[in-house]
Amino acid sequence: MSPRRRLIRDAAVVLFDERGYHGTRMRDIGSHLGMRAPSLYNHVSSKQELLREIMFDFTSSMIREHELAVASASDTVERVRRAMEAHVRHCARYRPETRILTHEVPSLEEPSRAELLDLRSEFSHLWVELIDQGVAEGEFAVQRTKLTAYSLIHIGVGVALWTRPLPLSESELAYSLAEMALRSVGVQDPAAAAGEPKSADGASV
Amino acid sequence: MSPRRRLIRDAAVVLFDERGYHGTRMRDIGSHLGMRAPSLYNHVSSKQELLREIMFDFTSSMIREHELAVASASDTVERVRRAMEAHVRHCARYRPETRILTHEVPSLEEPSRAELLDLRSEFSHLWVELIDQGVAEGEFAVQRTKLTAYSLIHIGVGVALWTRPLPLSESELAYSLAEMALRSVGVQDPAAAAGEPKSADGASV
DNA sequence: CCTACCGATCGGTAGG
DNA sequence: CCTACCGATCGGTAGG
Repeated sequence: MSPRRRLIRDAAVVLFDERGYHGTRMRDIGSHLGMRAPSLYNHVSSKQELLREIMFDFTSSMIREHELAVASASDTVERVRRAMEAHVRHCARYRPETRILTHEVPSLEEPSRAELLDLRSEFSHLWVELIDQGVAEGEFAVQRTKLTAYSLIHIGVGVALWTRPLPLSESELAYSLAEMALRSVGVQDPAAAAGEPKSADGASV
Repeated sequence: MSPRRRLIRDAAVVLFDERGYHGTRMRDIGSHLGMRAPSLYNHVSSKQELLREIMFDFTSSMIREHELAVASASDTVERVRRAMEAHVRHCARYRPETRILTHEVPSLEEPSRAELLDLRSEFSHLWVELIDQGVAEGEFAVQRTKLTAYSLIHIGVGVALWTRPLPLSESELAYSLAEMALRSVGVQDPAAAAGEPKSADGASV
């Protein structure tokens, strides 16, 4: 992606978030960069394309980060902790993108909308599998895994939706909410369990 | 409100949810009722007014239901349980309105948008107070009450945001998520605690 | 509640 | 990257 194109996209992210997709005119994006609207078309093919790119890139990286987090641990409790931390960090760091993804799905035209929803449900599915595994292993006391997984996801998205961001760092949000997530699936003392391997071999130190 | 007006509003709720505010034309609302767009203006003054009314009415009733739920119990654990049940029921029952409230804030024009956000933060504030009280009483093990309150609210909103509703009744959602909420604030066995008064007088039966 | 229609907005193109 | 401009859409009004 050319540097120019990158700047246009960044301006679109800010403006789509602040004014909504339909409330943002190509003129606004242009004037943010000291250009006229028609000049933008040397770099992007349409306003829809900008929205599409922003939403797909964000959702893809969300999945990628989730997979990295899960792969970084073998214990399921620890996997959930890290997945939740990664999710919260991602939503906090990419606050405008998270808000666009939440607010502007109706503005995305078909067939892209259906494709995006498919991609998003891939992400949900990964979460459901993770919770299912913890239940199968007897680590979690959860009756409805799907309901639980979706709720955890929304806790993460929530951090980007408050009108004013809380005065907490990305890390504080991540640690607090991962702990909350573990408690909500029935892990009794998530703080104490942090980092402890729980193999049959208790004499690991 | 005249019956006609009520029908127009109901059609707007469905269409704003399905196609988004800007994706819905006055023509669409009209044809949903077998009328032409200009005839709608005998009943409503503008498309914005419809959106405004839908969003304010929904938020107001959310606050009202919360206050009723809290007033229905004196024990804080029980209050949180009932408040969460009420919130989840409300979001599940008024699914399209919940989705509109979540997606279309950018479509609401000033000064209404600022007023709506104020009303919505009144609701959040009630939740924060409730959690604060539980912490003060030593019932909840929560470090950041604001973060926790906001997260519980988003769990409730979440039930309306899944692409396809889960095959669970309003009551099943309410009971499961209220239990999840209590666990997440550190109540150890929320199911067992249900309905049990916890006065100093243990011989209540 | 209708038909006819206005006025403004705005994404995008032409042509340089 | 610009100016000039088109074409379509659509909320809302006039007048009956």
